[in-house]
Amino acid sequence: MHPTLLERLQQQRGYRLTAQRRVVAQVLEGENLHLTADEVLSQAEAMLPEISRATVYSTLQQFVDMGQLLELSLDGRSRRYDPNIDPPHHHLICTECDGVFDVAHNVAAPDAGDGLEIESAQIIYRGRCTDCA
Amino acid sequence: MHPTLLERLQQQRGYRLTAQRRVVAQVLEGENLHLTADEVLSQAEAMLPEISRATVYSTLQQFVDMGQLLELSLDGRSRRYDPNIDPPHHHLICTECDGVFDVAHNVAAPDAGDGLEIESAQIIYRGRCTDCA
DNA sequence: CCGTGGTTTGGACTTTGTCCAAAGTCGGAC
DNA sequence: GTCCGACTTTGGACAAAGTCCAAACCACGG
Ligand SMILES: [Mn+2]
Ligand SMILES: [Mn+2]
Ligand SMILES: [Zn+2]
Ligand SMILES: [Zn+2]
Repeated sequence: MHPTLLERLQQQRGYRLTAQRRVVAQVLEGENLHLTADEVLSQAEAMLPEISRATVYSTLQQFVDMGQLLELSLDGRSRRYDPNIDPPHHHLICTECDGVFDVAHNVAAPDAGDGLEIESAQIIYRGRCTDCA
Repeated sequence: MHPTLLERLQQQRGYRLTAQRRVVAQVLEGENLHLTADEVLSQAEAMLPEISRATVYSTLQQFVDMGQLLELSLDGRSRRYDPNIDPPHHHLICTECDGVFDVAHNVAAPDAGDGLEIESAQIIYRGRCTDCA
């Protein structure tokens, strides 16, 4: 099994793993999970009532900057956070239930034309999930 | 040449093409254009000073619902609007200048596994544009 | 010309995210 | 063990982006 987000954070050096950070990491643990910042906040509050919104936002941003958390902009409303960075995968937004679902990475090699340098590619599929189809 | 957004709107039936709607369509005219709602608003105000923000937002949404305008959620901040629905194409966000650029559609056929029904796929590339590379 | 229904308007409101100064906490130096 | 400095958290103010709504406006058919 791949190491969890919390395990990956524990390996980071020069980084205090505070109660707040642990709680945020715990909330994010799981398969096929794509929570918004406010969803993370309310679940974190259940475990650590005095945690503040600013901390949740800044902690999420730190995890993203450390490369341990993916930030998804799927709908122009709120960003979603995905702890499963490996293996890389894409996402389907169900047009019926609005859910977000992982889709296996089919290695759609970016076309390297035109002199532009592509670093990464993210695919957003729209359609119906297995439950709604 | 492909018909412009305004031309496509004129072919819609049962739909009043008011001054406000014409101005919004005009602002959106052009190649490689990916404006935010507020950018559309300020350019529209230059042509029709009394136009309101609510109208711009609702007009954009109508164009999107009619299938005549693409709505892009590229960065989790503001949505961008793309009048060039044909031919389909994808987008590159330049990590250096933050610009949005069209990328030719390389027909990355969605993998049809798993019983989910894919209607469309949008690819967001990150990298450096031709100017910055 | 009137009535009716679609359209627009301004402003209030909500959601999502950012910023900051003050307070708190941790770990190493002594 | 205590102190210090750096890192972290907090609450609240602020900002950006978008939504909602009642009232006013306008266009068109009858
Ligand atoms: Mn995922
Ligand atoms: Mn485009
Ligand atoms: Zn579904
Ligand atoms: Zn660039």
